Amino acid sequence: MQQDLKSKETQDLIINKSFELFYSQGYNKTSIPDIMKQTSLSKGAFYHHFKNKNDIGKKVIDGIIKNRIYNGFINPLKDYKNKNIPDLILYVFTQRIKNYTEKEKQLGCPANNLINEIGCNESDFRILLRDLIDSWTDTLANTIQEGIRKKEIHSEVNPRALAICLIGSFEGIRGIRKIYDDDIVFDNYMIGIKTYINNIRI
Amino acid sequence: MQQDLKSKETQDLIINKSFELFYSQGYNKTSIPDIMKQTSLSKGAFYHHFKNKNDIGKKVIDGIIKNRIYNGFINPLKDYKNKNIPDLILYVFTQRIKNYTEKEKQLGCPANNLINEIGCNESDFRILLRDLIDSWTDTLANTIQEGIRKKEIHSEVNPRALAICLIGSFEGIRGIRKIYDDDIVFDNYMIGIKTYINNIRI
DNA sequence: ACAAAAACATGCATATCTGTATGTTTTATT
DNA sequence: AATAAAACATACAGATATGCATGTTTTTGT
Repeated sequence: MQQDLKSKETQDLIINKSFELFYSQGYNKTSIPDIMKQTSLSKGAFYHHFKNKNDIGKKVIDGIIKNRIYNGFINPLKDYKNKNIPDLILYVFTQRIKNYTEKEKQLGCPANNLINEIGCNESDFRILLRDLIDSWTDTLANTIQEGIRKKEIHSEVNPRALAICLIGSFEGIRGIRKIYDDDIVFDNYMIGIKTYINNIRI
Repeated sequence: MQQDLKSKETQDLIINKSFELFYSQGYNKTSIPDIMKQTSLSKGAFYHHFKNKNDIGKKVIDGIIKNRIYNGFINPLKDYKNKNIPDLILYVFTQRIKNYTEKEKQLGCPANNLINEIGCNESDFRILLRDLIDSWTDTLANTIQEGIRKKEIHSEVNPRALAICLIGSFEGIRGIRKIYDDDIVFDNYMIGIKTYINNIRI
């Protein structure tokens, strides 16, 4: 029993350090020795707990990146009772940006980084990342649909179209921000989506 | 004189093959032997013409990626005389997508891929990519401003905000498309920005 | 307390990368 | 035609990667 705990602890350590390195320097740039230097464990420990780099990659997506998106973006959208939907959407997409640390501004979105670095090459990652974006799109479209039902959003709005546009613009902007040193891009983005949301609001 | 031509031809060959590999498998995944296998030249030839991988990276951005963005997105926006500006913008951002090859759909945008893979790490690339996005934003904002002047776009619209939102959403969507096998994401995106543009149109 | 298994370390075989040093061939100059 | 320089090839040194095989230590079940 205690062994299971120790094993899980070690695996979590390796997954966390892997995430940090994938996030800060990219997946392909990161080697297994790189990761294990951060854990102060040996390479033997890595290959005892994981099959190979692809394996740890999948576990980073499923164990960390997924949770970040759920906590930050998907779950808050599900909690729409007694709330004005356009306000909620605007809040979710802007409040997060306002609270990003300097590191998060520089490094962008971990999911989007992975999508763009290896989205088309690693089939396993594709599936996991696609499921994640699907869940996000479904939830957001559902919230928008609810806004239409409550007559807070114009009925001509296509929920899935709006959903993917919001997600796409958010991810795109987080990428573009990576090459700048100031927040002008974020500020202008927030002005832009405010205009968009206000224009579809009833 | 003939030597200069030969030299330029070889350099162009190396730059083109490098672009193909960076585009299809990523910058970090691509090695110099990888590139030279494609050219059927030796590694000696590479190091004769280029300093190192960073050097070829910069030349790929400046010699190929930049031109693609200019030809596809920046220059068409400059040609707005006798055109309805909202229509022109919509056209530029949707027509390209409709004409993408299967490969371009799978691999996304070369500039966005680079931004997300190494935008925050390679300082030289950052500057080049930032200049490119700056030019794009400036040109688009200018076109939008012209639309406001011609009373085709509501005067409350913030040109730079709209510009970065359009660019961001476009790049974000091209990234997201990479993890899908169909065009639903693109189709929904086109519906979404049409709604946006039509809502700011006079 | 002891055997078995899990957790982890070490070492090695193999491959590959970068970058340079040193060749050979082609082109340009006089 | 001969010399110099550029274009390109070959060879090598040093670093680093992956992944396995084989150790050692710790934990677990009996």
